[in-house]
Amino acid sequence: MADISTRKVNPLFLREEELRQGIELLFYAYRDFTAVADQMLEQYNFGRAHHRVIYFVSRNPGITVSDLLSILKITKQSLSRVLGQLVREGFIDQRTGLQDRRQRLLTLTEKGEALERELTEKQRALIAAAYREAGAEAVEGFRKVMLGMLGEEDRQRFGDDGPTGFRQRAG
Amino acid sequence: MADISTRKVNPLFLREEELRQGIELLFYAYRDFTAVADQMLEQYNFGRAHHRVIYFVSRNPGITVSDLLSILKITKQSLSRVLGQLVREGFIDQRTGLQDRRQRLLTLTEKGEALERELTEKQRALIAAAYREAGAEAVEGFRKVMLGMLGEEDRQRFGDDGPTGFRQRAG
DNA sequence: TCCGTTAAGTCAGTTTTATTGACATAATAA
DNA sequence: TTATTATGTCAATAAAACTGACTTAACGGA
Repeated sequence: MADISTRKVNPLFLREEELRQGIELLFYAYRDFTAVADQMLEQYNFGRAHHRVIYFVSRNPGITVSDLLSILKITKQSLSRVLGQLVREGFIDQRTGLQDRRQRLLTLTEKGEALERELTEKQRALIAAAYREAGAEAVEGFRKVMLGMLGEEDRQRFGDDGPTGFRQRAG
Repeated sequence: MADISTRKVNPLFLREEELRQGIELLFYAYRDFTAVADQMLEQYNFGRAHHRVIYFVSRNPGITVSDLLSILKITKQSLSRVLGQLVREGFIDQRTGLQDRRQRLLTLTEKGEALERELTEKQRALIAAAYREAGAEAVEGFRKVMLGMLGEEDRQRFGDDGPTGFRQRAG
């Protein structure tokens, strides 16, 4: 399985170069990818953190605060600042959980949905253009490689238990 | 070329889902990808910015400050803090340009090279594992899609004028 | 019912990483 | 000579995270 790295024939220069290109592709793509939404966020006086919260609440309606934290991997205090703003300004609703009333289930308001669409629009367009140019086969390869870089935990979210495996719907 | 978006047949649900998965793959992969180096950076009291500077100087020995700025897309003042530290602590050398003596050409010292290898090692391993799992064909697809997301400017760096198109070597 | 644990939130202080704006120096190039 | 460029610096500020300590309310098992 991993014998390649132990071959006598040596892990050639091209392989090293290939890997470095991979590193850089990831850097550049992510940089540009976030940049297209940043412009729009400024108009609302929001930052990337707000975008991520809006995005993942959109993807997982009814998600709990702790599940959101485990996606974002930031502290409760960091989330609090951002989430508090979004709730106060009417982009996100909090409902008390029915089974467990300690939980605050998060959903986007209509206003929040509208902002989410606006924010993700350019990112979708960027990816859509890249997918279209590259073709279906390349897209399959892209997904394979990207999935391979994720930990088991994250990889499961791309399985068959819903978009990210955190969705709750119920409330 | 772009007629797809204007089709009457409507841009189906699956397409939307596919794009959203792309967005998330990029988010998770980048998050994990940076995390593996962050651990090590802490030991040196450095942050991601230091890593990026070390990385791109390593890739482009003799790069000028302004070219480095145009890769990183941060302000001169932000770079200054990080670069100054790296120079003072002996990871990066500055030489005055020969043709243009206003320029400061940046190269890694041996100490800097060592740190670079150490830092990038885990990232390379992560990508290598993903490449190996996914197979050569998938890797080609990955590269196609990622390149498609870059602006023309960045895309050229992956052409045939050296690794990133900024390398200078001379000094 | 009592009690330890969990989910969520808050207060206070700090750190990292970036920003804008203004300005300085030296070298290049028209 | 003079405008421009490459680099660097001072000062103030902002964004987004952090640590640590603590509170409130609800759950759940003994």
